[in-house]
Amino acid sequence: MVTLEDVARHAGVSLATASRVLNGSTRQVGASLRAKVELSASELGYRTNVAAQTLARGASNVIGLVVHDLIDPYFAAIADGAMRVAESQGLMVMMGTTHRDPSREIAYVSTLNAQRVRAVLLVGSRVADPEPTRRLREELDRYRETGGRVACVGQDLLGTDTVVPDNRAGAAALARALAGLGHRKFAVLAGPDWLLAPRDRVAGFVGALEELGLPEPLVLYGSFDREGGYAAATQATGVTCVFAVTDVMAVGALASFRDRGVRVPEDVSVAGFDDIFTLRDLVPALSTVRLPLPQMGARALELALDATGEARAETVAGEVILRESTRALD
Amino acid sequence: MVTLEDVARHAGVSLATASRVLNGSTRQVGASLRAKVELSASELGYRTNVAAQTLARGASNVIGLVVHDLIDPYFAAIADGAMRVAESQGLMVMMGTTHRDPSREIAYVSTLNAQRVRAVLLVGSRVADPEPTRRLREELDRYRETGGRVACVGQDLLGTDTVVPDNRAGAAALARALAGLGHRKFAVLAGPDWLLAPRDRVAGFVGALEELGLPEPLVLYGSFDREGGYAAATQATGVTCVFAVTDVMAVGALASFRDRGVRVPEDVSVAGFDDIFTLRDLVPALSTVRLPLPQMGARALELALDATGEARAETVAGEVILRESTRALD
DNA sequence: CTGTTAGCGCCTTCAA
DNA sequence: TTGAAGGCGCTAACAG
Repeated sequence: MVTLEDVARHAGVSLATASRVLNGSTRQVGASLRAKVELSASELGYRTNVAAQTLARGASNVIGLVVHDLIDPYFAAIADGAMRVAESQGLMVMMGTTHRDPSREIAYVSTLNAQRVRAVLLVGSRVADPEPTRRLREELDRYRETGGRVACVGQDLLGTDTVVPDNRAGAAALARALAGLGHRKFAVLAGPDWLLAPRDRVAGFVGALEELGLPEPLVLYGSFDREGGYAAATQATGVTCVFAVTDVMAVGALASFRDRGVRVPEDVSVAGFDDIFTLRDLVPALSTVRLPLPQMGARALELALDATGEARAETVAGEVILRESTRALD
Repeated sequence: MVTLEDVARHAGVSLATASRVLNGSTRQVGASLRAKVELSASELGYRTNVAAQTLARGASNVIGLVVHDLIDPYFAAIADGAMRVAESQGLMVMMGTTHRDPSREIAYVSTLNAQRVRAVLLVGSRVADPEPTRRLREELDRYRETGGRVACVGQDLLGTDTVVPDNRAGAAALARALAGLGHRKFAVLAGPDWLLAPRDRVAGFVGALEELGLPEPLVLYGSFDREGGYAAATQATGVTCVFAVTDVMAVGALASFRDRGVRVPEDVSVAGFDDIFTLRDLVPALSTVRLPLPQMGARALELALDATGEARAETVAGEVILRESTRALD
């Protein structure tokens, strides 16, 4: 293993000089020595030992990114946005997937703290249970006490910089749009009650219907994935319109209706939430509430990186997009 | 920042003892001292400094994962498989996305080498141009000289352990299956010619048709994404069946046909390759060649981790799956 | 079982 | 501009 010292010796300069030319110090080094060092480094095949550098500097060039599930296009899109920012800043990304287990999220924060990463990004809905949230917050506090920066995409519950999708308002706007199409009898395919994002979306949707003086929708619970949407949709009878709290669940609902010969939108309208990328290829195209996913990930990392004193929460509005899966009632 | 020394002092033991209890040594420590150390560590909020640990041990607990594009379900699925293995082994994952730029791939290997990661996984098609491949190989050699482990998912061109999807055979089998449906006039939506995976798939498909004594297909080139498939499909006229070299391109082709009022499979049959997860929700369901994506990622990491002397190449067969997007000709 | 003591490779004052 | 030297926090002999 070639070390800086080897390079310095080979080039006939001091360790300090070699360090200055190879590892971006602001200090100046004479042209001839600089050339010597660079030549030696390349001849010897020197590669910086980042661990040593991190130890000596007390700061790393890595950020941590924790998402629920990489396969889910929602998280992939957000992660992609964040990674582009990281790349542009010369930062490496350490990624963890929790598969929606809050304790894994806490464990990752602890590990990333041990890695002394520059910043941690937590992407995904918080949970309703205050206990894991409290423990996560403790872990984050410990990290921040020693200079760690944190940002979230989701609910603003951790005292960190947060990019907050406006789930309530988005769902409410969608409800009004669907009501505007003439729908009166709705079903809501809700995610698990212990996740906050689906809760907010349900609340926003139900609240808006109430304000409009429409009957309460049928609320059906299911897991927060395609299968959950599929299962819940089988019970969505006697309604003209179904709102699934995520596109992924809506996709499951579409499959369910398809398998049972229920036509969308002729027999029932369906809408989702998020506007994940893969949606454009569904038939019928799915109505949804569009969230600027990559930008949200990018913005969250920017917030984390540009440290200010107090935590900022930036709300992101969702835009209702009506496509073919919803139709106006006669 | 709390260090091991702080903990040791607080617990009234030596640095070595504290290290032994907190950072998984095989050495034994008496129960009472062990308890003291653990208590002190938790009271003080101690977090291992992984950089220091890595430096002292000369080995890290991180692996590198380099993919072309996270948004692409193909890579997301493979990455997911690899990450599950990493998690199960207590390894963190440092991830990089190249967006199909070979030079970025080389740069990532260099960076991951500097990070002294335990292993590097390179996922994605190699390129036809031997020059970047040679440079990448050089960079990999440098990494391996100092104990780095490497594995690839793709073509076996780098002298590493490799999980090789059998693109030729899979495409050939698909060609035979489609010919068995009565098709004679084919178009192939080929990816860019400089990527090897699409090349092999085209070659396998064309070769099989030739063996069957069928006319040469119309080969249309396009970019290796949805848009490429869309664009190429607009020129696929006068054929009864279209083979897109990836599902993602096939999805683009479906969109193209849909937009132009060409019915699938009534007017034209369409097939893809990979069997990405999102395929199940397309209408019509897409015929394809199934690859066990997550298992491929998982297996590649296993290969990299369990170091043997020589490089192994494991071929993965694709399974032809005929669904609704292809129909038998009368 | 426990403590002492060299490093691991690099950065960064401080002097020259 | 260049060099000398003391850490950064932890591990792993080695000694007791």
